[in-house]
Amino acid sequence: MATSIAELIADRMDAMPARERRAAQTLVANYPLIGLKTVADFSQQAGVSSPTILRFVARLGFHNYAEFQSALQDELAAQLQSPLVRTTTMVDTSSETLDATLENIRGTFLHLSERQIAEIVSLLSNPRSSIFLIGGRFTDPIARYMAAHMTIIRPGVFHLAGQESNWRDRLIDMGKRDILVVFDIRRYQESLLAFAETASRRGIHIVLLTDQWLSPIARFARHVIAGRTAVPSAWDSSAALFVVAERLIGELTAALEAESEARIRDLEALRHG
Amino acid sequence: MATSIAELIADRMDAMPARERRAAQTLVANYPLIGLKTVADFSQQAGVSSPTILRFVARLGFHNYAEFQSALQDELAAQLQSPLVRTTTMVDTSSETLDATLENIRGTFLHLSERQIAEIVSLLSNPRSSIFLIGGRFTDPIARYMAAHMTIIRPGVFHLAGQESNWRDRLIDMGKRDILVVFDIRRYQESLLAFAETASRRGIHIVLLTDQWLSPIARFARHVIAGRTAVPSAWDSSAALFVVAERLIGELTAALEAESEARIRDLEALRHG
DNA sequence: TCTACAACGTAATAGATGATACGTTTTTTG
DNA sequence: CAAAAAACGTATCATCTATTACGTTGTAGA
Repeated sequence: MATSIAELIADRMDAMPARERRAAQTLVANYPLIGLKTVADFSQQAGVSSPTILRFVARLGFHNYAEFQSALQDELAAQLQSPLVRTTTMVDTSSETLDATLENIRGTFLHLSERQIAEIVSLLSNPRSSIFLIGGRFTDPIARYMAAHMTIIRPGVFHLAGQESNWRDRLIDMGKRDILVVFDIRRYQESLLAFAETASRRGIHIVLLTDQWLSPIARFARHVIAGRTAVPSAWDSSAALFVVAERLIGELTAALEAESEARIRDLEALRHG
Repeated sequence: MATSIAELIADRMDAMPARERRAAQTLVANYPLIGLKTVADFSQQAGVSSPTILRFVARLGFHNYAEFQSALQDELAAQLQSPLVRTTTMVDTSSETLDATLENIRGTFLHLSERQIAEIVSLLSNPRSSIFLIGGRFTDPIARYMAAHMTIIRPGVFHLAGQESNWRDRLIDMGKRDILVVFDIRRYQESLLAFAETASRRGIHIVLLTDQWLSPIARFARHVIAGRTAVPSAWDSSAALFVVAERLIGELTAALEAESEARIRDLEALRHG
């Protein structure tokens, strides 16, 4: 099966009538831009008539010329997506903060082993575990972000919001096989520490996402991921942790693909029903 | 002298009327393929009328739309000439997703003018404006993140949480000089659209952070920032928008440094007092 | 050589496209 | 605050586009 239109053409070129083959050769020679122009342009460039171009396109399996062009555009868009854009000369905008943020993300993943991610995902994908997420002043939104996605792909996901007393009350529902995902960066919050310690004593597995200086919660955590947060700005950057969260979400989604399929369908039905 | 159309746009974007700037924004966010489509497609994607697209093209110095498209094609042809061997046989999806995320962030800022950031920051730093933040299912955490920081450096920052009816009730407090910061990526939420439209009718300035396909809210927004969200994963990535939010927070903090100093001191006192 | 069929181009057409004129709204200026 | 200018969208039109029908030419097989 051909993955690109160019391959498709190469496959069928031999079985084509003479003039259509000429069209094919013209397209390959000026790939793919000539195909994005009008039929008249294409036909003139190839030295054939317009209907021949249309017959050629139809022979490739496209229902009409617009469909053919859309396919070319999609292919082109995919090509333009990646490293090529780097070469395009644009204004520098060499914001140091942005560079630092990108470097933080890259550095965070450099020191993050695949195995650790796999282990955490394995924990999170156990259907018998409930998952509780919580964060600090600035990181709680990331906990929410993670919870919003995880809620969709599996049951038993709870974001611990609101007042601290509410968290404590939820402890009653947590058991040994449950998991607490904590986000905590400096300045570390005492309330989170106390909560994590209590949870830990009840045998709850703690997954900690923190900064490179490690929250004191690391003491009680089964898994610790340290993201880089330092940027030349008044605030620390949580971007690296955010990307880590997205990564975990992605891996978990892949791991639960089979189980979550029906769930997602049901959710859609509920949403529109 | 600009060597590419992208540069040309970046140069003149600041001197453009609002709707034409939105056209520029859309083109730059989907560069360059959207410019190869029809005027109708382009205009619909940008949320403006066809004549606006044509005026935009004329302002760039082209005599007609065809000439503009030819220039884009030439540029694209030159880019495609470069010996880019793109054999996509990489199976390491994990690092691919990370690369895509980094590329998204970089690309987002590449097409984000300093001027636009400055204008938004200027809006957000007006002490007489109240600021309301809201987001969709997955982006609301970013709105919270932004609100958590902004609350510290200035008064009158409100995150609109909870049920939709609650948002509406808050409209009563919003006036012409107030600002609504909306996060909305696909699949765009109708509730957000309706809310933004109502707010817009009340004269509230809307700052929209969306994806490269532009939420329909762009229609009512005074400022639109389009972040790239596409990654090879089951979910879209909001990382670029998150970093944009951090950037806005940082710039706003710098802009309000003088005014916020006392406020921060007071907050610290309250916290420990 | 004759016949049947495929290949191909010409011409006609319905629909889409770029362009423009004009009225309304918004912004700027004095 | 009023007047002028700019911005913007709606409606319209001439043009261009893709598509189809059909007649002509080329070709393979008997």
